[in-house]
Amino acid sequence: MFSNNNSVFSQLSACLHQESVQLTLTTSEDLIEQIVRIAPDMIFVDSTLGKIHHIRETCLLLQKQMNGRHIALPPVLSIIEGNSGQRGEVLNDGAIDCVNYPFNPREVIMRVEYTLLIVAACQQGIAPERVSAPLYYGGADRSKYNYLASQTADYLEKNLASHMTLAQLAQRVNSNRNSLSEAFKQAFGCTIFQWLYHRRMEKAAEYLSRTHLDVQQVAYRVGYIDANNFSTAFKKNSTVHPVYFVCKMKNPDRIEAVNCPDIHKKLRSCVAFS
DNA sequence: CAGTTCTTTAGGAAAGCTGC
DNA sequence: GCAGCTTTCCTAAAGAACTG
Repeated sequence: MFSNNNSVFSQLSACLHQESVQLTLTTSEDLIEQIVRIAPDMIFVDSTLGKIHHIRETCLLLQKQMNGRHIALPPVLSIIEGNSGQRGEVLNDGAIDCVNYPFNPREVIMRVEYTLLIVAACQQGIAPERVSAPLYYGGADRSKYNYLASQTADYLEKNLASHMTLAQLAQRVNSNRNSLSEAFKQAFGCTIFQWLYHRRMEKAAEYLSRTHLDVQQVAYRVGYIDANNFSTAFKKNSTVHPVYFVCKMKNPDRIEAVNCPDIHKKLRSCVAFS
């Protein structure tokens, strides 16, 4: 299933190696080995060689192999050419997400982590909505608009919890409200606040699954003043409430069904055991 | 009964869209 | 790049459900 294009994987490994991330990689073999170890069902497909149809075949095969297990998405992360327009195609074929080539280290980290998170959620029986990670500037086209958008994304990435209006944000990157909004949409295919919302939800899911922070603390860390609103936003994104998500991630045997009628009772008994 | 967490709703602020 | 209208989303508050 994996590409034999070692130069691509070596560069990907190098990107992962550049940042402090749980995956420590030196070669393409390491990359594959470690991803397989962490998420054994995850498939890494290189689509830069034009063999996109492999993803569809991979997904069909995986669905057969799942046989009886509830899994919403075949855990496939695809590598695509930055400006090739393959994104929609590979996502429609069943890939969870894709990494743009040439690689942007931050994008690679973000997308691998996001894919692993989705895999973990699926393995715990939580079936998130089919929402890909926010589009991320791949670094291939340094046009004025893309530069402005990537500069803004970098700033937002470092300040997920900050509260800024579009006008303030535009001022910070030496632009204006309309130009920035337009540039961001052209570069990422979504509005600034849609992008920000998805990044916040991904970060929140990460905090909830990897730390012992409570809902309020997580809400605050990803930029929500009110935990109630955070809970609403989280449910909109992942179909389950934060407490249920934590419960399901940490105590998968405690709850049988996602949409059980007496959810509160089950939730509390579950949390009490965690 | 107090405390916690989630749900629902209304109002207002801010962002998005569109035409110029 | 600006202005005006439309849409979206956040906040705050009240209440429900549940636990200890």
